[in-house]
Amino acid sequence: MGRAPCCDKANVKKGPWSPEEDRKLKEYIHKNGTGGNWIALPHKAGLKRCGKSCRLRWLNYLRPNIKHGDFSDDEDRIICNLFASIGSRWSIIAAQLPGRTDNDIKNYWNTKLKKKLMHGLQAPYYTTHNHHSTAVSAAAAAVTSPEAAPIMSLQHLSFPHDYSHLYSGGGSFGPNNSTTSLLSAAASSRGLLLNGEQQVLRTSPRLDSRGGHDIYFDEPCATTISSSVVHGHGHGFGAETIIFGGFQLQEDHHHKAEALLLASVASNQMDEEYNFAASCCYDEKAPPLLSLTGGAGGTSSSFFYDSTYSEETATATRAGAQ
DNA sequence: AAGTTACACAACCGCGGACCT
DNA sequence: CAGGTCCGCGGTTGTGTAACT
Repeated sequence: MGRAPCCDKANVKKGPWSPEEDRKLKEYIHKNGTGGNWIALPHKAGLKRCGKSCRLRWLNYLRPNIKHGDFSDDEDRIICNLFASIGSRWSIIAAQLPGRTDNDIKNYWNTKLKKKLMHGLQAPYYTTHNHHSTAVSAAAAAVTSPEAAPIMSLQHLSFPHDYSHLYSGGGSFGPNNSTTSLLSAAASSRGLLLNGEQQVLRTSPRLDSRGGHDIYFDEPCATTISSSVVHGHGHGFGAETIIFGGFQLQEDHHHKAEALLLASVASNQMDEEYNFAASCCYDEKAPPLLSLTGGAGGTSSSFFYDSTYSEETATATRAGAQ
């Protein structure tokens, strides 16, 4: 029944690896590979280590082409965007960053990047007036203070299980099963996928069964929280930084409020193909929550819009939190 | 110079799903 | 199918070291 025990816990060494242990592990794996069995590996390699420990040491440190330290701005951006989309799923994030390990990214996020973002959020991260809300950077929102989170209801969208009901509608997942492709598939199944080859202006299916907003796409344009402005349309963008798009409530001819999805695009990506995926998260009891994920040239950004947000509710929530 | 604190990162722990018998 | 282990993941802890007092 079952398999042999993992290892003799009393007889395994713990703690930092010595250069000699590193050498043994490297040599063994170079000669024989892992053999698909980490439990047996340490004994065969002459190491008094648990198989788990060997696996971790190999994957996080000894494996070829591992990069350590000095994350680039691009890497920062990718980590932020993915964290915003899928939360702390480090292995998936690491899959998008060649040479980086999940452990490395996790440590980097916990020790540096999170603080960096928090620092950047000292200025208000949302603006609003009566019929106009801007989106926030979801990565930044995900690390804001607990009292801020309920204001934007972003916690409902920060983790993948909240999207689970969207995955069932069809569409095809991308080859790496990334969250972006999951979202794209979800959005596609609802006829919401927008890319540079399609008509820019589309009317989406009605997302709020209770007669709420209709949502439609228009030319990427307008507001940002990073003080940059997107101009142009189709394939032509000009922007110096990541543009944080969002949603605008607008009045149409029938005086019905509609949400206009604004676009985002990464810097220096002019004339490159871009694509976005949008999705709506809602249930019977709550107003719709909307998200946008997209980008160009392999980058992506994620944005969220909480239709319940207003200056009044925000003020009330802040007051309640104090 | 010694002690303390903060920080970075390596390593461990525990859990859940996959897999084996 | 049940009961057990294995594997991979994310959260947490431990350790070394730089910065500060």
